[in-house]
Amino acid sequence: MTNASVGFAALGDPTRLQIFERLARRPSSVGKLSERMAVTRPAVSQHLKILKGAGLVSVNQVGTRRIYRVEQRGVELMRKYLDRFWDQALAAFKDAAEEREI
Amino acid sequence: MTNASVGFAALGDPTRLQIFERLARRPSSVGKLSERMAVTRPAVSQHLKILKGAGLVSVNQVGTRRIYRVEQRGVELMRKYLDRFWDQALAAFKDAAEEREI
DNA sequence: GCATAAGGTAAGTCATTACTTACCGTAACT
DNA sequence: AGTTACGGTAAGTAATGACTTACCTTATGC
Repeated sequence: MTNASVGFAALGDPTRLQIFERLARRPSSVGKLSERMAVTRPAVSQHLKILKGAGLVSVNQVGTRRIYRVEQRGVELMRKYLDRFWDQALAAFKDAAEEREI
Repeated sequence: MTNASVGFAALGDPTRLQIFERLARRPSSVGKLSERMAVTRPAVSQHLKILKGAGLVSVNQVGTRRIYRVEQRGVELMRKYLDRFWDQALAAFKDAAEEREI
């Protein structure tokens, strides 16, 4: 993930999150993915491009098919990013009594 | 968080993520927040509304000022949600040899 | 009461983006 | 070589969203 907000934006779209959830269950080809989806195959392809750009999925080609799968590293980075928020918020909460510079 | 993608969408905007990062460092009023920001105060106010709708921040009023702070519970829910992805992706990876229904 | 400070909301605008259809490239199979 | 399967990309459109200025409400100060 270049920028953290890229990852969040990628999962921020409902259609894209749905794709991501299905890939988390099992890796899949583009065609198989778009079968049970409300949008067309090209739309799925465009969403996959964005997820890939965010480092959240990866592809490997087998024959004419591209098998997409969840990229563990991307998920881990987002988790770590939220952990930072968690820690900072806890620290800020401990200083709450001060409330200076508000 | 009603829907998971709402949380991701909330942090998906760079301006909103910047606001969230500053609130993680310390709770702040709207006016103080918008001082060092590139956008106007009403824009910040609108972003805060979205962050609040996503359950990521909360407000308490003191005088005429509204003090916004990070809502720990929201961050925790997003972490938990990513954990689920993590587990599922691991499980799916273990089944990788099968590759059926692709 | 009147003035000031703080911030939410309305309305409008411009940019982004999610989607469609049409098209093109590539890999396997006969 | 021709055909079929698979999927990425281009181009255009309609909807969404981030931003602005203007306005209104509420709370504290005199």
